[in-house]
Amino acid sequence: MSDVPSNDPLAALPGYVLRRAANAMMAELASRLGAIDLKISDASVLLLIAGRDDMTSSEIGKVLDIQRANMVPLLNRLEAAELITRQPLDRKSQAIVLTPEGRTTLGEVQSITHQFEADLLARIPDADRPHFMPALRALID
Amino acid sequence: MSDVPSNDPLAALPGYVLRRAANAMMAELASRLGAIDLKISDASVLLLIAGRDDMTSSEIGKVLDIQRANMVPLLNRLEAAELITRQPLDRKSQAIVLTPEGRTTLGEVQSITHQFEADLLARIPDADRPHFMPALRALID
DNA sequence: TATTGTTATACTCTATAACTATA
DNA sequence: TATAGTTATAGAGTATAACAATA
Repeated sequence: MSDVPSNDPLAALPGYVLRRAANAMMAELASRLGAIDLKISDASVLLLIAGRDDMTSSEIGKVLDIQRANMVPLLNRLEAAELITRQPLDRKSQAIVLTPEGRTTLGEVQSITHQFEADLLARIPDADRPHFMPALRALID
Repeated sequence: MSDVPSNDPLAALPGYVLRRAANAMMAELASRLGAIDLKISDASVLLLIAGRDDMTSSEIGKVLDIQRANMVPLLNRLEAAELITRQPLDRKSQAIVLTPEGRTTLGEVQSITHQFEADLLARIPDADRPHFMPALRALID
C-alpha cells in the first residue's frame, strides 16, 4: 500500500497527475507543430477534414469541441495561410476544404503527429501501455 | 488490430484522447469545487500547505508549476477569503499559512477531492486501473 | 423555427519583462 | 549576485449573447 515517494502530496492524486501529464504532452506537441507554424487546434482541423470536402465549420466544431464562434478566427487563420478555402454548399453553409498547399501541410502534420504519438506511447512501460487508451476512453463520456 | 469505431479520426490518437480525458475530468472537478467557491488552483494550494507553516509563495509555485507572478492574484484571492495569511519569515520572504477558517475549508476540499478521485478511478475498468497512474507518471518528466 | 456564420465581448489561464527590496 | 514578492501586460483558450440570412 506504500506509494511513490514525493515531496508533492498531490502526486498521489490521479486527477492531478492526469492534468499534469496532459499539459506536458500538449506542450511537447505544440512545440513540434510550432516548427510548421501551426497550433494544435489548427492541426486538429486539418487532420479531421483530411480526405473530405463536405464538413462545415459547425460540424468541425462539434467534433472537436470548439464553439461555433471560436471556429471563425481559427478558420480565418488557416484561410490566410492558404491551407483551406470556404466553398459554398448552399447559400447558408460552406464546406471547409483543403487547398493543394493545405494537403502538403497535412502531410507534414500527419508525419509530426505520428511521430509524436509513437514517442508518447514509447514512454509508457510495456506492461502499462495496452491499458492506456481504454482507461482514458472510460473517462470521456 | 481493429479499433473502437468513431466518426472522429482523432479518437485513435493517444495524445488527443489524453487531452480530452483531462479536460473532462478537470471540468468535473472545477464544478464540484465551485460549490465551495474555489478554483482548482485554490484547492491545490490548500492541499499543498496542509499541515505546514513554512512554504513561501515561490516554493508553492515551483511545486504546482505556477509562475511566481501568477501566484500573487491567487494568494490575494485566498487571503481576501480569509483562508490564508502571509506571515513574515524574514524581511524578504513570507510563509503562507492556513487560517482557522482555512483549515475548515481544507477539510471540505479534502472531502471533495477524495470523492472526486474515487469516482474518477471507479470509471476505469478493473483490468486497466492499476496501470493508470504508472502510465501517466511515465509521461511527466 | 432552427441552424449557419459571424461579431463582439469577457473571463480564465498562462507567460514574460521589469522593478524593489532583501538574502 | 541571486532571490522573493510584486506590477503590468500580453497572448492563448474558452464561453456567452446577439444578429442577419437562410434552411
